[in-house]
Amino acid sequence: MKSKSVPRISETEWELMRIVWAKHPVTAGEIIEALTSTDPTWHPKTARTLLARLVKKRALDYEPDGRRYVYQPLVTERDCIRAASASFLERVFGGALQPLLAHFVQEHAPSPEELAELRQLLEKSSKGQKKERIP
Amino acid sequence: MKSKSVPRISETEWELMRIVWAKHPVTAGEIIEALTSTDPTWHPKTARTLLARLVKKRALDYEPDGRRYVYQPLVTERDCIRAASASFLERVFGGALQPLLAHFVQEHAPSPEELAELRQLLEKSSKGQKKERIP
DNA sequence: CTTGCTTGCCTACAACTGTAGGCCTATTGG
DNA sequence: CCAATAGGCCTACAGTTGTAGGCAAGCAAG
Repeated sequence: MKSKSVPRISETEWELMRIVWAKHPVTAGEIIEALTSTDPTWHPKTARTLLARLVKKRALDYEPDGRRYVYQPLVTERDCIRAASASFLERVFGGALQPLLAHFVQEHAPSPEELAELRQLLEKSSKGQKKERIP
Repeated sequence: MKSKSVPRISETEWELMRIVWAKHPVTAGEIIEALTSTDPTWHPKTARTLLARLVKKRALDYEPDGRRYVYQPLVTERDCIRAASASFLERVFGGALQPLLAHFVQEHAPSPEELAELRQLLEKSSKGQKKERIP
């Protein structure tokens, strides 16, 4: 296992990280392209600043490819999701899983297909109770 | 309905809010007492500063009771949970409910009792699909 | 009454965030 | 070859957050 402690990723920085995780290796230009295409209010300068900050925090790394940088994540999406989720669970639901799940199920009523998937998930969870290993 | 827009509650502020929601009407002293009893590293001054900020943000209100203040929430826990959850879902899971639920179920394997409860929840969700009212 | 503790009020201050702007250089289209 | 451009580097600046400290006034104990 070994969930190394991930740097704190701010709200806006998550947007960049998700793009990098999805497309790395990826250049700043591509990241900016991805951002502005879904939300035209993104300013390229802002994105570059955030990229630099993520590098400084050691969430991203880059290597020059000619005159541009190619970015790579230094932390896994999984680890970051884990950290953010644990913090959220604790902060908002005082660490209680059940109310959290209840909230999300009630608030964003899943479609029948999703419900089916969820049932399967619960089944699996019932089984693997003791020995599940997530490498 | 009418989920009025709640002020942004920071990570640390959530700790105070949860106490106020649980015990209001409550004095600063009681809040501080609750905080320090579960986490002795809390400094009273810090807590008071945060209380003042929450008042300024209009998350809390107070009325003097003799020479001390009695605090009341101005926003409901429900509304704040809703806002925080929506933001979290969007930020960390890109708005996709399924992965979020999968993550929490896998990460914090629910007990058999909890699993049973969850199944019931899914049942209810299957039914009330169209006309659910949450008063 | 005087002193000290409790509670409030105002102030501080550095780090982190969101949001850019200016400058410099290497590339590339004319 | 020269100018426009893209991309990187450094700087800025206000608002939020975490974490307190100092001062003042009432209430309580001696």
